[in-house]
Amino acid sequence: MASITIKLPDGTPLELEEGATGADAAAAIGPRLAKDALAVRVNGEVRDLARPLDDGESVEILTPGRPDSLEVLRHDAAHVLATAVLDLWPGTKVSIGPPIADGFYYDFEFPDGFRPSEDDLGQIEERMAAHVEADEPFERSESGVAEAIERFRREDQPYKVELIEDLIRDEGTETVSLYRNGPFVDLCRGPHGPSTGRIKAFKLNSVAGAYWRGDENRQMLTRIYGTAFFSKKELEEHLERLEQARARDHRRLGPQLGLFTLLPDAPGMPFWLPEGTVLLDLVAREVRKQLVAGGYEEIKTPQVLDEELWHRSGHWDNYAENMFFTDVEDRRFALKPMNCPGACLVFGSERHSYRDLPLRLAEFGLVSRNEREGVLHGLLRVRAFTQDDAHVYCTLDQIGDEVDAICSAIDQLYARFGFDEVRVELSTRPDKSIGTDEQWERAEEALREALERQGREYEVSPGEGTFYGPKIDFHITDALGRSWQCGTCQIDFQMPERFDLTYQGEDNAEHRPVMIHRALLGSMERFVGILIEHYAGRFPTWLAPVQAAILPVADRHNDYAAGVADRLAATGVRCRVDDRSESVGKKIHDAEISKAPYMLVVGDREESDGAVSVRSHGEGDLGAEPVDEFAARVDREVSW
RNA sequence: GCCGGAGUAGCUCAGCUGGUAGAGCAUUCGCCUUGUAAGCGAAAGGCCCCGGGUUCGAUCCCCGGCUCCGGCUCCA
Repeated sequence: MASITIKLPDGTPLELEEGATGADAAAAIGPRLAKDALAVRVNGEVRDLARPLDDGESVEILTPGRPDSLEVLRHDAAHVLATAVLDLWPGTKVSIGPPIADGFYYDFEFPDGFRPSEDDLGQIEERMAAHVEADEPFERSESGVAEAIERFRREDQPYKVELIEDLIRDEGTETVSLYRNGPFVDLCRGPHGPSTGRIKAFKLNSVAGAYWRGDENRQMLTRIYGTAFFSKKELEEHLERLEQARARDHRRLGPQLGLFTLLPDAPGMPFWLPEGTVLLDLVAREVRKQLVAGGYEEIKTPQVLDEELWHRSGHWDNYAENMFFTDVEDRRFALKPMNCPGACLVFGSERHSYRDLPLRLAEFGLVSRNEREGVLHGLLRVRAFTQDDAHVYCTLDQIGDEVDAICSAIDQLYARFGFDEVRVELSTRPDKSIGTDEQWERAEEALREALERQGREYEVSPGEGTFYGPKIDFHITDALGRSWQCGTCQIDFQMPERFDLTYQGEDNAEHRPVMIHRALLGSMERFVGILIEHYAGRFPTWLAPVQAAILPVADRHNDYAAGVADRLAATGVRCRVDDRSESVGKKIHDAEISKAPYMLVVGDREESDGAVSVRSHGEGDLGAEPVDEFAARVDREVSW
């Protein structure tokens, strides 16, 4: 009998009979593995257990907990979802159902214009549970494309037909794979687990509209989102995480902590409350430290500029639909959606020498963009926000040093806010672009060299640059592991051209400067939104709008409390006295909820000792200490 | 913009497919003068999102609008 030899992940060879499958391999290794096995990775590609292995292949048995096994399980769950939906609403047209980051979805077109709501998820889950209970095997088969099209035509599944037709056209596909589980047969690349019984824990989360192929001109389908895990425990932990994320939601915490509020009177434009304004200012101060260190000068340019300017800058052609316009007497103006044209006007308003370069103009510029209403989201997607923007005018040769400086400013600034994990992405020339090949090459090279010089890891996104130049984007990862794009650094040859910006060179001739657009945090308001969620509203002492809540035990201690507040304020501690006629317990309760880092209880004992009793948010009672000592404690914690 | 859901006191929400409304917190006013996570009592607070329609009668049902929430290329 012929045999084959495969290689296991630890390098050991395993001899199997010819035609042996992944399942056979698992069984040959051990019964426990055979039972746990879900799929198999062959030379890096995940496959069904039932497919035969070939001689010499590297084989890894995928079990729960291994990378990619969860994707297989969730893909299985998506099929079971479709099975359940077809049970309940025969005639439903199915489209696609992939696994995604936190679960899976499946997009359907329900018959007769019916659209299920979230109330219907329960009965779908029940049907799914029945199929899981029945432990139906996933069976793979192959079919010629003509036959497959015929099949899905017969079943009145036009989306599947379209998918196959596209595969034929785009990839020259001749055979497609089909997967059966119970009564349901789906066009599917796979892979799948052995049977539906493996889906031990699943839940349907929500229903939403989604366009067929993401194209808003095409049919709107109904998407059902769900998630699945190998165990009930993992599912519960996942739901717990979602709950935590909800509790951290800046849209909930913002108004609750008195930071900002969102009102229907100005959709997408937050109102900043006193403590939120303090927070914004503290963030701006950190940015300004970087401006000073980096040799930037700060400017302010107008909010509203003549429409003509936007024609000149190219925004009117490329950005008009996102701009707000306003008529004043006979002139048409636009609210600025970006700060760069203003900065260019400043640069162009006087003659410059090569000795001035690099000229670094920073602006905390409030920009207004008419975002489509449906995409507005708290502070994260708004219609008006402040960019910590800057434009550096320099020579081609100076780009490298400037980029280096910008990168290190970003590192320092992010570290200050507790974001140590920074992901860097280099985006190169898109198909549609302006400028010469040489300019692009030099700019991309300058960015690449700067990143290499710093020994940074970075991803390249080919063709994702702006139309005027390549860029580097900086992404941070928050406490819940979510990624946010914040900083950006873009090389621009075009704007100086359009605004005819020049400097006088050493050779006495006029030269064109290069312009670098750069933002460290991006949107100040959005960054504060990210901070709120990152810290769950429990800001570190240096960033807390109120660092110490002073809590008099009884009304007779209010004067002493006010005195303490004055002394602390004089040393720079931000504090607030709670002089209501409430019990200490109540005041502590409220202060804890406001998440102030320190509470200072003052009563008879403290008054006679010139002290405060310190309670820390989180740590509890720390005992009494003199007022100056507490001020020193805060100072120690805040200084850097 | 599109699909689904929601809109009731300042906030969080109850309110039987029809008879013009309730709780907790917050607010104000009393009382209490408090020692490390909610003291007691009272009052005040409502165009039940807006506009139409159905009805003897609409917070509730129907239509339109506004605002908010979840989504809308992670592609067999």
